Amino acid sequence: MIKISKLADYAVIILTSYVDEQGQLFSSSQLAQRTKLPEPTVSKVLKLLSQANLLHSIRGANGGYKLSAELKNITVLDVINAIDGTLAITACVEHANANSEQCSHAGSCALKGRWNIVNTHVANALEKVSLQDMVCPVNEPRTVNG
Amino acid sequence: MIKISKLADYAVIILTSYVDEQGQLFSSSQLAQRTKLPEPTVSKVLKLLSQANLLHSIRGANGGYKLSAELKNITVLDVINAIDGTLAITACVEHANANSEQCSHAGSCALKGRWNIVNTHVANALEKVSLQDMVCPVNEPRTVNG
DNA sequence: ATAAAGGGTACTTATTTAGTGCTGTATTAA
DNA sequence: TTAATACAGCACTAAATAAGTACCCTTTAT
Ligand code: FES
Ligand code: FES
Repeated sequence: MIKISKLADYAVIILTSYVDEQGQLFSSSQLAQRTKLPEPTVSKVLKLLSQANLLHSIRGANGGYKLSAELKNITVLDVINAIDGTLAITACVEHANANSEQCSHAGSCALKGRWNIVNTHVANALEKVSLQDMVCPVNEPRTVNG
Repeated sequence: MIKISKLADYAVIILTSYVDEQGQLFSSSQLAQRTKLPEPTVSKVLKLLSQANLLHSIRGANGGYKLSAELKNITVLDVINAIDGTLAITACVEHANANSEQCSHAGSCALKGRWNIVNTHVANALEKVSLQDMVCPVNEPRTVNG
């Protein structure tokens, strides 16, 4: 099944929780409370987001995390790249990126690296949606009963 | 990690192996040989493809599978749907499709079903690529050393 | 100095996916 | 009408991956 990892899902929830207080600083425990997600997991996600420079971290007492950019300038692809590493839809694409040994299906395969086409299409699709787009406008009917 | 399942990958390889003999009938063991994939796995994939009507199966001695449509009319999305079921990029989308209980993040989440947007974008992307597109043109330089 | 907060890494557990095996049914041909 | 071939369906096992947890280190404000 083609699925976005739970951690990436959490990451989107965490980042979008900044929506009305962009630029503000929150500690990992504050973010856990605000999103109602378990603190250790939130902490793990925050570390990854900070490594990818989607969040800027401030250490020490009264430290925390703040957005490095506005939500409208962060794409879903950015988040996935931050959490899961570079998008590689199949093992074949992964090999191509890593420039490592040949694809396991080798000579017998009619595709010969053509998965890259699909990978690019998916990446473009994920790049089209910003986190701001992901936030539900206040008065819009919800598509799910969450 | 967002990744296409191995079985779906196999399915694409199997289906594209028909490229120069579309309309022809092959048994599961023939297809296994042609693609150099393990027979039990090929057999499993073929059953799924046949259930999804991408292949038409003929039982009994001299039976086998043949394409239900031309490769140019089968999309990567069709294959993924056949193997993995309807595309649902996150648990949230899955709930929405199943019309089941609410998303686990419930009230605290700013998204409220907005993953559907991303799901649709990805589905569109996968629908743009046909299996014919996936086949490497004979004289085109390969992008991978497979 | 001490407490608060992030950084990094490694380990364990849970979940998912892939792979295998078995039994049944349809079809052909001797 | 029997034997052989080939697909159908289900259920089980094993392997791979992802998620969650724990621990210890570094930074900074008071
Ligand atoms: S899948 Fe990699 S070359 Fe065929
Ligand atoms: S992720 Fe489903 S409503 Fe928030």
